[in-house]
Amino acid sequence: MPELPEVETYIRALAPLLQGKRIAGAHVYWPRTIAAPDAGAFVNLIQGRGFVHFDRRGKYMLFGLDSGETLVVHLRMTGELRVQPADMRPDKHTHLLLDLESGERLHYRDQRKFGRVWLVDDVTQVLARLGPEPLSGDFAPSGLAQALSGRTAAIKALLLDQSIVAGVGNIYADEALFHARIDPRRTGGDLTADEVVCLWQGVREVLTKGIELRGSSLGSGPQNYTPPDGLPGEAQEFHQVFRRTGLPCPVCGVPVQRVVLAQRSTHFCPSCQR
DNA sequence: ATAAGGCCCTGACCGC
DNA sequence: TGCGGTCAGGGCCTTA
Repeated sequence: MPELPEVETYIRALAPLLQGKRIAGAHVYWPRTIAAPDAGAFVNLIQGRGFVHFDRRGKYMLFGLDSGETLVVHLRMTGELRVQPADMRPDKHTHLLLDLESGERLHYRDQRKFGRVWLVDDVTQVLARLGPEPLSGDFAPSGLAQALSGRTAAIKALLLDQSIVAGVGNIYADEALFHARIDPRRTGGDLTADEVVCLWQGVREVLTKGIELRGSSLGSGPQNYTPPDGLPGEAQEFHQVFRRTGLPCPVCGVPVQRVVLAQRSTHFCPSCQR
C-alpha cells in the first residue's frame, strides 16, 4: 500500500524513465480510472504531450506536461505504474496505457481499481483538501497541535486524515505513534504539547527513514508494493509494530497488540505506548 | 464542524 | 475441488 515514502520512491524511479518523452496515444480500459476529465477527453487531451517535470504531494504523483497541464496519479491500494517495452501486452488489471513515442508504453495496473488518474490545468483542483507536507517547513508542531485541539477522535484516526497531515497511511501512522510512545486510542485533543512534538518528530522520522529505504515492500498479496524499477523497498525490515501482532515489542518485549480504529488495523505496544 | 459508517473492488483465505 | 462468506483498506460520500 503506497504511502508517502512509497510514492516518493515511485516518482524518483519514474522521472529518469519518462523525462522528455512524448505521449503518442492513450487507451483507457476501465473508464472510472480517469477521475477527470471524462475518459474520451482525457485521451484527446493527453496525446502529443511530453513529460517535463515530476513531483509528489502527499500520496499523489504529479507529472508535469509540456502543455502546462499535470497528470495526477493516486495509486490508492493496489495501483502500479510500469514503463514497459512495446511488446509487453497489457493484462486484465491494466486500466490505462500510454503509448510513448520512444516505443515504450506506460502501463497503469490496479487489481482493486481504487486508484485514480486526473489530467488538470491546476492541481489545486485535486489537492485542495490536503494538509501540510510532513517533510517540509509547512508541517510544524504548533500547527499540528492546533489541528488536533478539540478533536475527540482517536489520534490514529486523525493521523490518517489527509487534511491534518498529507501522506501518512496505516503503516507509518502506527510506526509514528510507536516512535512517539503514544497509545493510538488516545483522544487527539488530549495530547499534551510535549506529546504533540514527539508525534511530529515521529511522523518525520518514520517517513524520512521510509524514503531512505525506498518504502515498505510487504509480503505477497494484493497489497504488495514494488517500485517501478523492480528493486524492492526495505523499510518493512524496520517496522517496530506494524503487522507484528503477538511478536515482542523491540523495546520492552511485551507482545504487540492489534485493535481496529477507524476501520483500520492498528498495531501498538500496550506497555511502551501510553 | 466533527465523527462514524458505507461504498468501491477483488484476491486471498477459511471452513465445510 | 468447489463454494460461500469474510477481510483488507484510501478517500469520498452520506448520515447523525
